[in-house]
Amino acid sequence: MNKLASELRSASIRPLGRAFFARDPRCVARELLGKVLVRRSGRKILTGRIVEVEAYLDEDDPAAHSAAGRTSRNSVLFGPPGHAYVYFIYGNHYCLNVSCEPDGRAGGVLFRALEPLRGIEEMARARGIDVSGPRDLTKLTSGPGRLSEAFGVTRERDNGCDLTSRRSSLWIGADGFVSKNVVVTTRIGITKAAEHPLRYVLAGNPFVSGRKMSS
DNA sequence: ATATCGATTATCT
DNA sequence: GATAATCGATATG
Repeated sequence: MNKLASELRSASIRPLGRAFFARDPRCVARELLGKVLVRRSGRKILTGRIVEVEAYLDEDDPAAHSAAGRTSRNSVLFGPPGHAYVYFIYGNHYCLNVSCEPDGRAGGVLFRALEPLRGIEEMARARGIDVSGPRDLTKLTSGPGRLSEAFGVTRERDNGCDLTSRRSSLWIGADGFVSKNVVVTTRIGITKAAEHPLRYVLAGNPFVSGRKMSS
């Protein structure tokens, strides 16, 4: 795999438009599977295929950060679609979401796992993982905190970033990959409204986190 | 293989 | 003062 091939492949990733995100987060979540998250900082480019996401709804979803109304933390969710909502959790981890639905509605999608595509050495460095020996890449980007660390996502750097623009340091695109085997399960790690089927995964993909089937 | 637990802090009650 | 959309380490079957 030479450098030119990588350059050409990244050039063929097309950003998703604003309209893609201006919809019900359940539709956005399902269709985000198979798309590509791109981090560009200077000449370095990281990419990963989205293999696991969760939808958080504007209404009737006590698990959503927007459930109690707009605050300074969650205000991006209430703004225009296609922007990064990044929050800090458990004193340790950042989690990346994209705002959905038109301005004023607070649906969102949480990125839970990626399949690393390009920039694996850089991701491993960011994660503090040795990837020189026998390669187990599953700990690189399988989990919301892990993928954020691998891509250098922080609230300070990325909250509010426009994910629909190729000029952004962080954006989402399509490369022609067609996802198969989409499975819906209950969401992970929440205590409220835990029974709703709002987690979307590419079944069988080794980079999906946690358990893989609905109960 | 699953279970439990500590880390560490922004945010909200 | 309690909790949290998590992770990694350690303990136990």
